[in-house]
Amino acid sequence: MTNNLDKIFESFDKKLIFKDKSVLQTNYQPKEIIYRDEQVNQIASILAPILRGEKPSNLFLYGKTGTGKTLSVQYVRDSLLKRAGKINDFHLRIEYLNCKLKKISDTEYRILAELIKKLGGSVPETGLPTESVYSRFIELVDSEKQLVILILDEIDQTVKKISDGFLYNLTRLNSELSKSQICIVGISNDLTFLDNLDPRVRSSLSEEEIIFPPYNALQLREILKTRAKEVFKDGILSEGVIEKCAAYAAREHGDARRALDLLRIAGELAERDGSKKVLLKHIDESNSKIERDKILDVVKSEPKQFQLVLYSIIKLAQKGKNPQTILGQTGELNKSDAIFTGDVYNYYNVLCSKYKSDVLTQRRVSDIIQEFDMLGIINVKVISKGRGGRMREIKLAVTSNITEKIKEIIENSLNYN
DNA sequence: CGAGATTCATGTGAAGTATACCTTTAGGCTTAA
DNA sequence: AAGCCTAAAGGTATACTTCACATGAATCTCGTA
Repeated sequence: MTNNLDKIFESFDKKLIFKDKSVLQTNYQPKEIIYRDEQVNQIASILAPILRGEKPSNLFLYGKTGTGKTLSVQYVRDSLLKRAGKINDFHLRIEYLNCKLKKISDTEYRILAELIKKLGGSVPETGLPTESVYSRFIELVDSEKQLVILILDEIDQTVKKISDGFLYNLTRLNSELSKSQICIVGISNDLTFLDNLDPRVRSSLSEEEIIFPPYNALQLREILKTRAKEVFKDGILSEGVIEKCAAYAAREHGDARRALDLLRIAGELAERDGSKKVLLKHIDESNSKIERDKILDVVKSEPKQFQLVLYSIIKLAQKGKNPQTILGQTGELNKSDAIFTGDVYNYYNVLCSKYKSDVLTQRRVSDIIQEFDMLGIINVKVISKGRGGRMREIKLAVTSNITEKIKEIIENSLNYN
């Protein structure tokens, strides 16, 4: 036993595969950003006035995930902060906030709370009127003479959940400030995001816009190569590994983060295998592992009622392929694979009594189903069956082996309670 | 046969409720002069 | 008398419920050819 463990640790000790894994981690800041010179320069020149103590234009960046938006902004941010010491009497703060993080993104209140926390203040989790959270925020910013740049990553997520009133408030925050000024840098993955915005918000939020085009396979390959040089020992990557990573990622609209994750996980898998090289098959495994982990994380952090609903959907989806009675509930079966809201709700009710859980109303379940759609775990289409009524047609949006994993997780967490 | 009315089962919006948590205020207790 | 702690009062956000109305195509109705 001990012997066995020793062997495992030993193989990790020797660093057979990795030289410096941190280079592939998502928060790693490379020394230079290739293929993004233009954008970086633009950002820098737009934000540069801040060094003279003037408020720069609000800035809006958009492009698909993993096109280097966050990276570029942070790069500029770092170099700005480095020079910040030379500004007289102005205190410069640049805060980065990713709005997508689950616990933050839900409400306007929580985002503000998070911003305040970043600025060194504190607010209770709940209980305060949103209005007074605003004033606290203003107070905090205005407490000393400073220029604040707020970088809001993935705001599209937020606006989808809340209204764009939040952004409107933010953009006109400056009028409330006497000593300080705020500049907003918005980052969005959704290219159509701006179109759906209130025109007033749009014009003030995106005084300047920069578009980040996706990387193509060639560029991805270069990026991977540069990083791989620092990460892996020589000769560890077998022929074509980089190319394959690049190809996978290029298929996913040129997502560089994806490509790097892919490579890192593949390396870890190889390490775990005790393999001396990273092989092509590791990339494949890596690809499905990433996919799986992403969804599983989401499911895991979902509250109980959500899990029950999802569980119902999964069960029903599987029944569809293999028709048996649905616990004698409806007595009738759907002949097709399609699942409808009513079916889910019925089955959900059964599950609730089985697990002695509270039963939510159909109204609420309807909303929950919609949220799962937004998360991309299921696909939903509202259809009308004429006289047969109107309902959502629900389909699972994940492959069956992930479905099994989800089922496992939910079963576990349900049995615990 | 076809236009318009009907119908079903749920979508969707608004308003209301329960819960958890926050601040403020007032009263009681302790402490120090 | 001043200071501190505690409990009650008053307020809000959030998750959920209730109520009421909106949807939209299959189906029905009925007038017309």
